Amino acid sequence: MSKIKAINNGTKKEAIHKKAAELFREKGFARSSMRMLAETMGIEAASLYNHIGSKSEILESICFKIAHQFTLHLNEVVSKSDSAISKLENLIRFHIHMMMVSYDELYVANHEWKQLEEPFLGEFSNQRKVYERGWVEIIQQGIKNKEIKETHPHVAVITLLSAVRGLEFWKRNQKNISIKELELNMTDLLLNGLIKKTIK
Amino acid sequence: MSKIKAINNGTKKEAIHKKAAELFREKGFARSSMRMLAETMGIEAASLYNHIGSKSEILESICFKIAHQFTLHLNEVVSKSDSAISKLENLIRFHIHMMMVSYDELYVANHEWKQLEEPFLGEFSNQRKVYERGWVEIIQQGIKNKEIKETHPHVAVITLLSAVRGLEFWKRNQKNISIKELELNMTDLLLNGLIKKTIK
DNA sequence: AAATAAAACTAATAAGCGTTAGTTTTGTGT
DNA sequence: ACACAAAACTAACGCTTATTAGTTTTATTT
Repeated sequence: MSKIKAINNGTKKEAIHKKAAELFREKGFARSSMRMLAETMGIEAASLYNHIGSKSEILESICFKIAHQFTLHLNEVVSKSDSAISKLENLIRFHIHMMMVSYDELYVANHEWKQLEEPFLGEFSNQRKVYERGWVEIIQQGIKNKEIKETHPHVAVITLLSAVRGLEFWKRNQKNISIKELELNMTDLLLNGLIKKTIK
Repeated sequence: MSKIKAINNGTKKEAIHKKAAELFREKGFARSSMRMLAETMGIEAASLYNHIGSKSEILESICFKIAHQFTLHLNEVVSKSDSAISKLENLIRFHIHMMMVSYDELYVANHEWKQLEEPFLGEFSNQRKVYERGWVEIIQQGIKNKEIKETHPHVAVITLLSAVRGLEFWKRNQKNISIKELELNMTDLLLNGLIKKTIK
């Protein structure tokens, strides 16, 4: 029956993608072989091809699934009528959230997207640029509204995006710090800075 | 004569390392072949081995040369009797400086160090941890001195270090912004935050 | 001009890669 | 019990990889 087939294919394929994300994060895409991946699934390498198309197809799926989620969330945030600062806070919190629930996939998308082949490389790179531009526009809006200090929007965006990418290390080292604490510390640090303000 | 030989070997070896850093940054270590590297040098792949020991030896040299420079500078900063804030500023500026003068090598060290083999992988990872601990201690000192707000030192360090790593993008995109401007924007952003303070 | 050593070359090796073809096992619906 | 299809298997393919061995060219010193 075709229905059952579809369901089985789907779940098995997803299981492979999940394991692949783990493997790619650990070893890197280029150093992960289909034989390694097969071993973690308990089957032979050739058997993988009953479920997936190719090695690069897996990377494509991982990268674009992540990109899609961030793009969706950005559009949602942009369409709201919040202040620029609360929009940024919303975005930062979403990055933290994603790092919690899709660590492997997000890590792989961040580190291995350069190994995509055309036309996927160009498409992904473009989506990234569009995403960054969304952040830039929010900051520009915030500067206009006098919420945000006069600063170079691009530098600010790069700084913020890079900072949230650093959450990888937190996950890696498994520090004894809760998510709530992490969110509070990081957003405060980025929005208010490190220096202690003397109360006037 | 042995003297001339040493000099020639040295410079040629360095030239190979330089080209390798460029190639590894562009393509990634795993996707860079010795044949590609040889082609950029205008010789055959096998001829490289008259000057270098192995492919991984090149990666090791690049990574540890960078790590050594950061470690040296940290020790220098720590031994000074400046305030915690100016120590941090000093460190941040050094990262910016390094990104300018050793872009390829720094990029490779940041992105490809995981492809080192033991025992180099462990050694590098350890040096990284020691470096991070240095930052943490400065921040702890700053909190004690009431220079820095009460915050989780590890989160702060991760945020700062990740942010300066984001300078890669600046170099990559070659935005029309000067180094001076960049340094000012970024240090201000990290130390004072994004939010405009109302003057009381 | 002869000697010497550095550095290039050609050719080959063994290992690992992603992937395909063809075949057999496994499990479910009739 | 039979049929059918999903999903495993074995075996092999062509290709690329880093690296080595052995040889020849190039350039410098005596």
